[in-house]
Amino acid sequence: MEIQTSAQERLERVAGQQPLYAALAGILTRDIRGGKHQPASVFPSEKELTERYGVSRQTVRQALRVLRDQGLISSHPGIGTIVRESAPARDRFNAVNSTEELLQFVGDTEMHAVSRRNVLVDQELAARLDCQPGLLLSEVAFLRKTPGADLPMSYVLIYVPPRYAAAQETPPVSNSPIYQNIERMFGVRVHEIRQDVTATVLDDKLAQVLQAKAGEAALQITRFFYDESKALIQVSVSYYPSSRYTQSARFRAAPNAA
Amino acid sequence: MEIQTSAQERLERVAGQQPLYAALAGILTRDIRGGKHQPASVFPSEKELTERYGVSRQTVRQALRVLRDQGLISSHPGIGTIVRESAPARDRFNAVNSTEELLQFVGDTEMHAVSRRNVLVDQELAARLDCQPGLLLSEVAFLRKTPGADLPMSYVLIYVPPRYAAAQETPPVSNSPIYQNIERMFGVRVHEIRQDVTATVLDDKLAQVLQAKAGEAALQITRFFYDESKALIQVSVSYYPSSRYTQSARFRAAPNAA
DNA sequence: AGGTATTTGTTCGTATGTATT
DNA sequence: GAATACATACGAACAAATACC
Repeated sequence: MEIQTSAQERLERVAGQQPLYAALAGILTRDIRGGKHQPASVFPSEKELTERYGVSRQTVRQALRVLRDQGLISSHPGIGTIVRESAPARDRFNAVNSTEELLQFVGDTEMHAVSRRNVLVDQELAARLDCQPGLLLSEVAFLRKTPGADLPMSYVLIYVPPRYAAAQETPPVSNSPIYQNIERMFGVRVHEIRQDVTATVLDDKLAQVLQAKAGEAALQITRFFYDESKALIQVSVSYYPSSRYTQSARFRAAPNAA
Repeated sequence: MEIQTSAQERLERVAGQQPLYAALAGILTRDIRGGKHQPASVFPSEKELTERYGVSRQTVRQALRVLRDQGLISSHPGIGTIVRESAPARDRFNAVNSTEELLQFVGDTEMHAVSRRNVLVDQELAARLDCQPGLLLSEVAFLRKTPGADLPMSYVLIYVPPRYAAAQETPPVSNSPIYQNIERMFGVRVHEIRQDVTATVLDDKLAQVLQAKAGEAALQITRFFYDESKALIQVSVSYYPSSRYTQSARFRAAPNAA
């Protein structure tokens, strides 16, 4: 007994030049993040998705692979595809699986400029940035959003020495990382990145900017960019409300073990 | 003008039941790591691999995807497939604290056993551990301390399938990781680890165990240990009060930068 | 226990699009 | 423009794992 699911939803290719599977992945991602599917529940089967969206199974599988790589779902033969989210299924962003993604993944997000100013590093900031007080730095503030999302994923503060300040002159909305601007404009090359991850609680000011609740837990990720001679190129401090972001990484054992 | 490449190499499926693409990925990986292809050189094209090994292009592409995910190659339309690195350097940046460091660091700490019990996985826990509800798991709780320190660094919950439960029988104070016990006692081998990092706020119960203040921010780190066949070996959930721990990682540029 | 249906995994074939040389 | 190489997409089939009766 089959139910005729005549209603084939339209798969509109956003911005014209997106592959089919990417468009589908985007839709499914939004469905999950928008709470249309409960965590630990069974996702529509591949067959169902092929019929609903009128694409081949290959395309569906490639779209699901994107979600799987992002840790949004997990697949099990004979069972199906399981929504793999913890927490309230709201806006939850996912993360970084390789060092390349670490640097690249900003490409999928929009950086909305918030403010820009010069700051004199005081004691407190010096401790946070691991540099000397009295230094003059150029600071820009961004909100990072995934296109289409309501709430920002994170609030980012980027500090660079005054000589690189020109690299911070970005349009109101951009998606190319500042450090790449510096590399391109000044011919330097990022050689080492140090990343410190800690947890913090959002104060009133941060909560307001992020449209989150004060008192909510957040990841604070600080990244230091150095060139070959260990000179500091850039420091970024990001705040990710815990309900919107989980940093995910995979490590593989060396394949040599016999 | 075509060159007849008659010699079709044999694709022997190791251990009988390995998928074709996995066997091919293994061969190609060994070729690269064995130095058969120089870094920055062009890898054989998909068409060539298809003919040489007598498999379809799908299979070749799936094998190449494995290598690409590991950072061994990169693909560019119109150019070809480029060999990136042979040895440990994965791409432009390389995590200094790789698997070994990640796994080693527990060796410098003491694990104080707190409790041990069997848990029936409910909906909420199932989502957090990415397993099916109704499953029976063996849970142990530890406090991790640096020798001589007053306060514990973290509270750790470790879940293993019942068949590995024996590996959780540790002395009250130990410093060998559970997963190593499992490897030694059951002859399995950790092949991949997935690590999810998020922030949380300590509730009363956690704060009491950790001798911290309720409401303090904490890192919540969940690690999934898998063997070669992607079977789950162990899941650990750790809570680190933010005032006692910062996760720090370094990434270095690959020395090859062109 | 056994058999069938469902669901994901793998593999083949084929065609077309896009980027580079 | 033509040739090459990867990317995308469709269709089809069988295998393996699981669920249901």
